[in-house]
Amino acid sequence: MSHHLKELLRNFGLKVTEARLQVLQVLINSDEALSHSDIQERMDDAQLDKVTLYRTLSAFEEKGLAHKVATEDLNWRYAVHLEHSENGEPDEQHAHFVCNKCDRIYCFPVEGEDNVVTIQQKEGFVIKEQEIRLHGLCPDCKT
Amino acid sequence: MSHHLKELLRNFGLKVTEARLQVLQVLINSDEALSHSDIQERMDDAQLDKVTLYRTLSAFEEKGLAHKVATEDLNWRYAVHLEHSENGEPDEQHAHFVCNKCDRIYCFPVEGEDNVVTIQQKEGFVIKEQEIRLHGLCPDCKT
DNA sequence: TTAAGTGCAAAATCTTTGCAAATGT
DNA sequence: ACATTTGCAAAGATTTTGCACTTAA
Repeated sequence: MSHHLKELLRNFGLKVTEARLQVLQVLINSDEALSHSDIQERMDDAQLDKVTLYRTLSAFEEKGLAHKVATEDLNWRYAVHLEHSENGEPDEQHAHFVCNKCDRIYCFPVEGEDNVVTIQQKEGFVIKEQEIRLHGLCPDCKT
Repeated sequence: MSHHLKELLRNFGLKVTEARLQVLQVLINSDEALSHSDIQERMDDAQLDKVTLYRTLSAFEEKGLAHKVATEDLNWRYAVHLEHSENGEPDEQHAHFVCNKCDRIYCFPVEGEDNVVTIQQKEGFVIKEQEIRLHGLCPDCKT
């Protein structure tokens, strides 16, 4: 399994290092996008220097291993997108659920053409990607 | 017209001050959501202290005169939403266009029920609001 | 061996807080 | 006159940069 992670890093043109393995592990174990501090908290054993974490995350992002989303609390949250492995292209449509209370982000499945929004086209704008953001309460916060 | 602005501030329970009139003027004149620094740039004549600007924007936001959106460059952008004046409730659906190049945000019209996205409901999540984000190139950047 | 990644300290940003002076009602 | 708002300075928080040391290929 650590084997799997190493291969993944190599596939994205990243050198295999301890720091990257650990951060990748944390990201993969999570079903939600994680902020810088979320990740730090989940590495309580082998603490990384925060600068290294910043750089690790940018490296993931540049190579397309992870993507980042800006949240309502003005922090980047990172999530790995393994489906991108093939061509390096991002999906054309994302759906993210943002919890109003705890600010966590979850990726939601968007399946089928029916879900494409038909916004009135505005003259002069080139639309490349649609992102749907759902705001509300996540299971942990809804009670 | 300055008359109009004063009335607007009062309607939202805000004292009328020079700083607020100016910031409101700038926001209203714009068809896109503006960041803190965007606003500063557009007030080159009568410069406000930046702390005052922060506080002015929070005041607008708290009272519901403006709403803020987190952008891909990790800055808040503010826009006035005059339609909200009536009940203070935000719209249930927003559409924002985010330019990939210059990070500007434009509000897009969403008209009619047809445009509501039908995402597969996930167990345990309470969805309160849908926001649609379109990413691409704005007229200024598309060439 | 050699280019890339890491950690520390320090700089640069960005945002918030405290408080005295100024302003609006 | 009194509560709010403003501006300045200074504190906090977050992110980036520089550079010597270490590590992966």
